Amino acid sequence: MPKVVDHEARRSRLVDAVWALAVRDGLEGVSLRKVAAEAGVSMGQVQHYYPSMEELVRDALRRAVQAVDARVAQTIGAIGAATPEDVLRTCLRALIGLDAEGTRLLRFSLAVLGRTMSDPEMTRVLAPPDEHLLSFTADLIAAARAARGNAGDGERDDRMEADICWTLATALGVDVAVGQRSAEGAAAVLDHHLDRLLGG
Amino acid sequence: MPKVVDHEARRSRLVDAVWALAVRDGLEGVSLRKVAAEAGVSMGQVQHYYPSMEELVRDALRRAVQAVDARVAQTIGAIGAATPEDVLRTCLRALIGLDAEGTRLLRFSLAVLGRTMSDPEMTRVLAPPDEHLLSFTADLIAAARAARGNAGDGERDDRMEADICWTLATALGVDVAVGQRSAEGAAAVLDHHLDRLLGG
DNA sequence: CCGGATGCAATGCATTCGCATTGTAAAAGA
DNA sequence: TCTTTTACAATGCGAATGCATTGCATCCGG
Repeated sequence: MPKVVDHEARRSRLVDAVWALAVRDGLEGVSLRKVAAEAGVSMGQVQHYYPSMEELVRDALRRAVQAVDARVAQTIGAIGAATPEDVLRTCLRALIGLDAEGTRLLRFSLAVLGRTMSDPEMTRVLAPPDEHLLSFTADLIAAARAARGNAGDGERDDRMEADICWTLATALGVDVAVGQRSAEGAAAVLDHHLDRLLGG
Repeated sequence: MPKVVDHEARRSRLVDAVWALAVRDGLEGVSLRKVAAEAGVSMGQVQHYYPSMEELVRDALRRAVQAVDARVAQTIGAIGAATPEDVLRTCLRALIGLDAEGTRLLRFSLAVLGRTMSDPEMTRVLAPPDEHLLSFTADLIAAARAARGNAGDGERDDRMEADICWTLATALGVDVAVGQRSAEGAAAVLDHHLDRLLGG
């Protein structure tokens, strides 16, 4: 059998290099040679793990989305016991309060989106909030409204409000990531929306 | 003096070619030679009007944003006399009801944004709604609320709601442009938001 | 201990790129 | 008519790219 190495570590390292290069020079500045140099390995190794440039970028995107999701999930998990409204606010704020690394990942995802909009297989990775998350959020909204003594307008209503919340929060997060909005300003906008949504 | 030609027509034609190529093959597939071929002219002409690739893309972006704005403005101007609520709905819907050409332009703008997020001079073109538009929208919201018999919560409130409206509408428009949302679905979301905003 | 499978390094190759350079045809003043 | 300026057209060049190929070192089952 062959030499035994940590394949996961190798791939992770290469993908890290892709992220760094893409954020620094733009996605156009990512080449096999530069990735190899940035990761401090030979170009042969890059080719060994990723037979083509496309697969390298594809995996880099997969891992970036995954990492962002993990950060959001971690933020949510760290709340513990709290009111539904607190949970809701924290969930949505997670997207606009990303740290430097999270911002890098979001920027990278944006760059890939811009490059491969015509590729349906790629855009599937950048899918909008899934059914599960929307239902979860809708329940939060209903509970938070109830806690404030406001009656909701039904399940369909809550689901659509949840959709609006995530769409807005994502857009605000993107604005922050590209520097067109301050984190504080985005948070204020989000808070305002939630205040009105939950009944003032 | 020299040969007399329609410079504007030349540039417009070249920029059109850039849009077509970028939407078809992605921004990475845009090269001086391909632009020349797509426009049906020689490569020398491209160089004559745009000394570098960067300037070509920059002008293409400028014109794309300008064209999208013009379409929105045209939609707004075509309303004529109507209730403030109608005007408001029409304005915001303009972003998600773009025709095929408008969608192409929006896609192109997205691609450029993804490529040059680190370039502040480029991102300035893709600026969020300006002060004037926000004030105009805030007034519309206040008027529409009044027409429904609801009192607003003050000017600051209206401005922030206007901000939210444009942010949401833009995000929905992007979702539609990249194919992650149907135009009807986006319109329904927007209508729902406006219904709740203006008081139900 | 050894043969084959594996992980990688190095290099070569055809293509494509942006841009510079050079040449030329046309048209408005002189 | 001659000159000068403009608007291209054509070609060339060095650099960079993705990918294929080749060679070698390593390590484990037999």
